[in-house]
Amino acid sequence: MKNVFDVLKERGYIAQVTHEDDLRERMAKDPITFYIGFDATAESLHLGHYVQIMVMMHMQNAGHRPVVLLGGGTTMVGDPSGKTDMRKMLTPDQIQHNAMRFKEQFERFLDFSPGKAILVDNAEWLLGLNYIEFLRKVGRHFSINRMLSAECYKARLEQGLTFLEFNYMIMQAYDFLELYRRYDCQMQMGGDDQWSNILAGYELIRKVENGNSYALTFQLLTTSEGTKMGKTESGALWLDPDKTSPYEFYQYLRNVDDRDVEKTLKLLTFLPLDEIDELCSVEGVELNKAKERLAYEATKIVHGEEEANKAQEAAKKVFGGGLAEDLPTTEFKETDLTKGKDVLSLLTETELVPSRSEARRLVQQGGITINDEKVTDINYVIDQEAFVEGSLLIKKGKKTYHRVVIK
RNA sequence: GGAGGGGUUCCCGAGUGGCCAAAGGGGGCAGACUGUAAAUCUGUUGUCAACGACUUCGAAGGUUCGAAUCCUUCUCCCUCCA
Repeated sequence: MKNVFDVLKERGYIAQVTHEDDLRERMAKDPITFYIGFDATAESLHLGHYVQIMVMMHMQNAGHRPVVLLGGGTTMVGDPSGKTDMRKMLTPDQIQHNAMRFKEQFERFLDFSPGKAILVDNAEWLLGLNYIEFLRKVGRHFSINRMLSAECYKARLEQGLTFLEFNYMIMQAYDFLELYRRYDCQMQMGGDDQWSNILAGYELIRKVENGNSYALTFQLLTTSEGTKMGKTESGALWLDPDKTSPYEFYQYLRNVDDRDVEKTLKLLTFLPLDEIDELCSVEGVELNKAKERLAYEATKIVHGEEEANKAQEAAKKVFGGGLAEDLPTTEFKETDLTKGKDVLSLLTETELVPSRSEARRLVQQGGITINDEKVTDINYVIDQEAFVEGSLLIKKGKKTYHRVVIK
């Protein structure tokens, strides 16, 4: 079997590693316990987390043991890396709630049966720390001078960094130490923006336990434009189907930039490299096949085969000119329509647009099509007759479809 | 604690009494082109009962016919000093 380290490398996951050759050998020899931390800053995991989950799946499949560390404690502090401002402080309740949701999501991707993977929350050891004791035992190993030179604090030294956030690195380092002690966890992985935080833990383990460990970071999932991939109008591309529907998820990946297809296929799917090569060896229109495959495979991993099939069929029908079954749908009561309904209300009530002004602009600019007819009159009124077999199809722009049915 | 500088719309950033719902850029949305891509061009980007009205320039008060702009207090951030 191929060394999973090589797999990760070939697929382009790896950004930085502490001692590459050493780690590579170590991974070939015995199962290793490793961890990735996830701060519970939102209700759901998103596309960026998905890359990390992919790595954990690769690792687990190769027999290694992932530790998913929920940041119930670290989220109380807030990671300043890559932020220009301090984040809003979340309440302990919110954090707990988010952590629970994360937990549910992880269970879909990893096998948490005994010995296979572990899920812990660092609130367990961080919340009860005694300040003075902690400073004496752990704090003395950190050099402020050193910390200030860390990349993750650079931006914040211009904009302002609170002592609260400054401690984040120490918390994360302590996590690694704790997991090293508890579970013999010898490696920490994370996004490349976490490099300095991870190294802090690596050094702490060496200083306190005289122990050896490894650090490995992943390429951040960026678009060819250099921005973070996974941003949508409504925020992030969530893995929770209630926040981002499987169809939206599918569509997002279906529409990636040509230049990002290959990279994304490697990172977000399990397709073998030779197959990816083949899919991407074409140019122009042909590349659409690769995009379809990308969207399908990733949706399948995240939402399951059934949802992936549905999303794919819906997309094919819609873009093939037909009608799809599985579109976002709003139900109206018959009585809602007795007096008819103007377009603007229709658009806001289906939540296709956030305000009537926005709706007005859209209509005036020719961005709205109802049942294949472009609507440009803002006073246009729909009544029951507009419904074909109790159903109405609204198209916003080129790609957004919404169905309205009478209940 | 002292001195100075700053907080403008989704973001960056102009604006220092009326011509300001606020330049410019980015981003977003829509149109043309296209391959559900990119690039390019065009329009648009606070809200509403819409040639008008209402709300917005850190917060609250005040001056004024009129305030993003002036005054007072508060608050947050930055720089230097302690």
